[in-house]
Amino acid sequence: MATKKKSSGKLKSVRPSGKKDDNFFELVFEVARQIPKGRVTSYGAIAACLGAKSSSRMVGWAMNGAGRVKPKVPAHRVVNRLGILSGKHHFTPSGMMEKLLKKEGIKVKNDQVQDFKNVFWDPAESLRL
DNA sequence: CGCCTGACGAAAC
DNA sequence: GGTTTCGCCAGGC
Repeated sequence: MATKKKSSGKLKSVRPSGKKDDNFFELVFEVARQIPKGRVTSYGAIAACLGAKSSSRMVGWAMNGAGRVKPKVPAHRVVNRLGILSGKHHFTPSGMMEKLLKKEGIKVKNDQVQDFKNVFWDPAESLRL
């Protein structure tokens, strides 16, 4: 076998529309799906629940595919640790995230979740990992 | 193959 | 207490 490997570029990609065996990504999606209505959680909380609290960024990246996996992942229920809708710019339209949250009973003001700690849902506690 | 970017987080300043 | 930097890992160019 000697140096086979890819010459230039990885043939991995995010696998658009279908297939998603990425363990880490899948875990993030699964946890996100468990978020009860009217509740929100943070990227770091999910990451910590998975044992990768330092990789909170990867959680955000994982959410990048949230809208393309099935069943759909309520990424709008995931905000940053400050309760700010950090990912609203990735939704279409951008205000949909806030709209969905309000519709579920979550108060949002100025792109920020009000009473955040009150609606905060900790996967580590609910899932008891 | 290296550099930069990125939906975070915590620490340093 | 706001701003900046590092860490973390993956992917795009």
